[in-house]
Amino acid sequence: VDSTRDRLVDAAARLLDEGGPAAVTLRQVGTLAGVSHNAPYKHFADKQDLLAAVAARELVAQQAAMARLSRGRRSPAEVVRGLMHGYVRWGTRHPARFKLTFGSWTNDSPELAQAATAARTAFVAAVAAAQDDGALPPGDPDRMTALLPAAAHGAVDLALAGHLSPGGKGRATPDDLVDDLLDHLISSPSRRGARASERR
Amino acid sequence: VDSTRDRLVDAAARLLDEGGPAAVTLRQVGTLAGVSHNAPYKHFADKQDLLAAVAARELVAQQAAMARLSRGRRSPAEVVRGLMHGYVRWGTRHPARFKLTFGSWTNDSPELAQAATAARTAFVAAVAAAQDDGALPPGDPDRMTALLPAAAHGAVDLALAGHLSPGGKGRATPDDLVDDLLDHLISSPSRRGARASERR
DNA sequence: ACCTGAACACCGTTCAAGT
DNA sequence: ACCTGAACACCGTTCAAGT
Repeated sequence: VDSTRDRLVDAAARLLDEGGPAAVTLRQVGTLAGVSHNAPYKHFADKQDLLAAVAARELVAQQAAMARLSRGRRSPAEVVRGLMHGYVRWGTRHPARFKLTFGSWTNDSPELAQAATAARTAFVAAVAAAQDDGALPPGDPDRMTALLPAAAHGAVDLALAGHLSPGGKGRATPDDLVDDLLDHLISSPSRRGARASERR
Repeated sequence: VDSTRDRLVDAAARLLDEGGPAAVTLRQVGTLAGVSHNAPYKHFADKQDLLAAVAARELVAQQAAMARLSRGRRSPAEVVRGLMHGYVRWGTRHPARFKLTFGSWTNDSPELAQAATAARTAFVAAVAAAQDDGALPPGDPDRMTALLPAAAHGAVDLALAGHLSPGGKGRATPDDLVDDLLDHLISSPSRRGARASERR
């Protein structure tokens, strides 16, 4: 219905992908959307408000991808591992969107908060199922659901900054670290070794 | 010897702490350092070059703190835990410096690379010692030395962005996640429970 | 070698005005 | 209700010039 607004968000996302946050100038956004350089102010209070809309859209898309991935997998442990690798893949492929979406928002739009909660719910459910299955150690699922994404997030963020394996010798990728962590957490010895075949 | 350069870095660090990267304007930096608004260009090629100097200084200070902490502790496991909590404490208290230091550098100054390698060396040694001690599971120490900081980094970064415990219910702090991870990794049952007394 | 004042291009944001 | 052109304050960067 609000086509102009969508085109503005599209343009902002494209500029973000191409040149990072600094490249998202309202003048370029306006030009790409076919309006003047200050038309965005009729749809968004701020430049930050526009970026928050981009983040919210990305978060909704990611939640949909997670829900899609949660179906069609076999064991809960495979679902959790797939979600982790999906997060890594998304962050690695779209660094600018990744940093924006999970960076600090001074903006507290309800649209954003709702998308974040929805995306989180799918992950909590997968973790709880894996715990019930005995594939993950027991304990507060909220705690485990904080630890696992934190590790994946940190691995991606450090890798993007070039801080993961400095000498270029170890060459530990974020995917490697995710597998290492899950291997350490998955207690059942019979589960080990099935790692490679589960990856995508 | 180069007093003006030091004063410029000081000013940039102060502005960074107070208002984030956007508040670090060369005009303000110059004014705080007592020079004109374009004097920084005689000491740094770029604004990014100035920020890289701030990051390098922070990295050197953090490495010194790590070395200090590595002495005076008893067991290798306690050293590793202390280093992890030190990282969390530093990132939580100085968010802007944390994001700058471990963010992406387009700048590849040797000063920065050297500081990063030195800071990393202390951590690798502590992890290897803990593995020899049986307090951490065996394996490539470079791999473990990538996983542990990645988890700590991700926990801090998500917490700073408000993404760790959304409902405000779970209230998992980065320190909690670090303890959870180490508790899961430390295999020896006799080690569990000594956690609280080791913290700081 | 280090610093300065003036200037340029650019950006976020505002405002009066148009339809 | 949505859009535009002009304008303001600000910033990174450059340059000619000073000591």
